[in-house]
Amino acid sequence: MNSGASIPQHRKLYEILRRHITEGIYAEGDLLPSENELCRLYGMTRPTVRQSLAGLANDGYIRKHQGKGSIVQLPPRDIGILSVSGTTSAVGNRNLKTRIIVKPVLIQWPGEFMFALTELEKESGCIYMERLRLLDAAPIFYDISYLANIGLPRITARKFENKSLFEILREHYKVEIKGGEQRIRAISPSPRIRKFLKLESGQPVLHLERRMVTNIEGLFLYSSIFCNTGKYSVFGRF
Amino acid sequence: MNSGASIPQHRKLYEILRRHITEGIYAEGDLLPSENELCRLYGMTRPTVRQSLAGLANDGYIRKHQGKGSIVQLPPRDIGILSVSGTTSAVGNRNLKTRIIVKPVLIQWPGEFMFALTELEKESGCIYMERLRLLDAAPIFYDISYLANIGLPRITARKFENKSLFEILREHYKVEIKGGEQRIRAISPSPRIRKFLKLESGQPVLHLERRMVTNIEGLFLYSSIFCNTGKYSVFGRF
DNA sequence: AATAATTACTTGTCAATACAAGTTTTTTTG
DNA sequence: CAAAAAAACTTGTATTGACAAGTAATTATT
Repeated sequence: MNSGASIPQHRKLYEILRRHITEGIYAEGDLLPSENELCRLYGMTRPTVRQSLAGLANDGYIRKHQGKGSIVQLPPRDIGILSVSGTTSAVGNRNLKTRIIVKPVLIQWPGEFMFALTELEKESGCIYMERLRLLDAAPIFYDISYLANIGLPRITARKFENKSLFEILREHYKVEIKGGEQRIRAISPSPRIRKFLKLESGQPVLHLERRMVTNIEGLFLYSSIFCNTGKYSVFGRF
Repeated sequence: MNSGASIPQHRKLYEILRRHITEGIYAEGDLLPSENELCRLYGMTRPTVRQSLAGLANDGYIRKHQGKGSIVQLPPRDIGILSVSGTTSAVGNRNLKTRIIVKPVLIQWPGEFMFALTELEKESGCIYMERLRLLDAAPIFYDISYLANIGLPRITARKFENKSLFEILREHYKVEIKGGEQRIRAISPSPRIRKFLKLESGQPVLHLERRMVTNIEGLFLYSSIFCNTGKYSVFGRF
C-alpha cells in the first residue's frame, strides 16, 4: 500500500527531515521531534522512523542521545566533502553559484587519465563537464568532472545551473558518494585557469585530483579542481 | 537474558564477523552466510542480524545486494592521514627522514592561534617543535607542531630523530589519533620556508593547518605544514 | 539442446509489541 | 526550602510475523 511511488517510507522521511535541517527549519543544536512523535506525525511505526534517523545519524545530520533525543548537527561538508571555510566566518550555501562552462557531453575518456580506469568504464564512455563555482560573485573553483556513463539515462539533458552535480545524482539516480581519494598540490595556474579564476599573476592555485566511490557498483566520479585559496581555504575532515 | 556482559547482541555479531573478515577467514569477494543462516548460527532474529550487517556495510566491510547476499570487501582504511604519492610510484617509509629544526619546548600558546583553544589547553601551556621531513634527501615537508601539555610528562626530553611524533605519542603515552579537520591552501612561501624547502622563486607551496582529535579527552594535536608539491603530491582518503 | 517459466532463496520493507536503559521533570519527603 | 524518590519522558534492544522485490537455480517447454 504505497502512496504514490515505490520509494520506501523510511527514505521519504529521511529526505523530509534532511531537507528541514539543510533549509534551517531545525537549527543546529535543536532537538528533533521524538521518535514516537514522528510516528504519529507521519503515520509510521517506530522501526521505520528509526531507520530514517539511523540514516541521518550516519550521514552526520543528527546525533542521537539515549534518553534525550536526536540533536541536529549541520554537517560541514556542504558541497559533498569539499567545503569552503572563510578566514572569518563559515559560508552557507546561499552565496554559492555555479556557472556551466562546458555542458555535460558524452566523450571518449582522455588518454593518460589521472586515475586508472576499469574496462567497464572505458567501454561506457565518459560524461564530461566544466563548471565555474562562485562565492559571493567571486570565482573560487574551476571544476572539471568526469563520470562513467553507467546507469545515468538522459543526464546530459539535465539542467545543472545552481545545482550541484551531487544533488542531481542523488535525487534523480540515487547515487550517493561513499568516500574517495585525492591528490593535492599547489601549482602555478595555466593562463586559461588564471583567466577563469581572475587571478593576479604569480598567485598560486590549489589543484585537487579526486576519485569518488559511489554506492553504485562500478560507478566512480572523478574531478580535477582548481581552487583560488586567496580568500578562502578548503576545509576537510578525516 | 544477556550471556555474560551488557554488550548488545548485534554488536557482538558485528565484532565476530568483522574479525573474521580482517583475519581472512572470509576473503574479499566471498559471500557471507545469509541472514537466515546467521540467525540460526548465532541464535538471533533477523532484525538483530540485519543491524549487525548494516554496521558492517556502513563501515565498508561488506556490500549488500538484494537477492544475492552480503559480499565481503576489504576496506582500504589508510590511517596514514598524510601520505605522499609520487607521480610514478608510491613511496615507502624507508626513504623518509626527519630533521629537528626546533626541539620540543614548552612555551605559551601564540596569540591568534589558527584554531580555537579550550580553557584547559590555554592553561596547560604549549609544547612546540619544528621539523623538516625529507624524502630521498629532498626536503618535502616543513612541519610546525603544537600540543597541549596535558598528561605528557617529560616529553620535551625525548629524542624525536627519525621517529614520527605520532609514534612517540602512541608508544609512550598511549595517545591515538582518532581523526581531525584541516584547512588547505596554496600559498607563496615566506623566505624562511623557501630556504628550508629549497624552492625556486615563484614556486608555490601547499599549506595545511590541521587539528587532530585523540583518544585522550581534551588533548588535541595541531600542526601547520608547508609542503613542496613539485615532485610529489599529498594523498588522502575521505 | 536452447529457451521460457517456475521455484527457491536472497535481501528489503513494514507492522505491532515488549522491555531495558538513560534523561528530564515532577512529586514526595525530610 | 532542599534533597531524595517517583514518574514521565526519551532512545536502545529484541522478538515475531508478514509480504515485496531481486537473484539464481531448477524444471518444464519448445
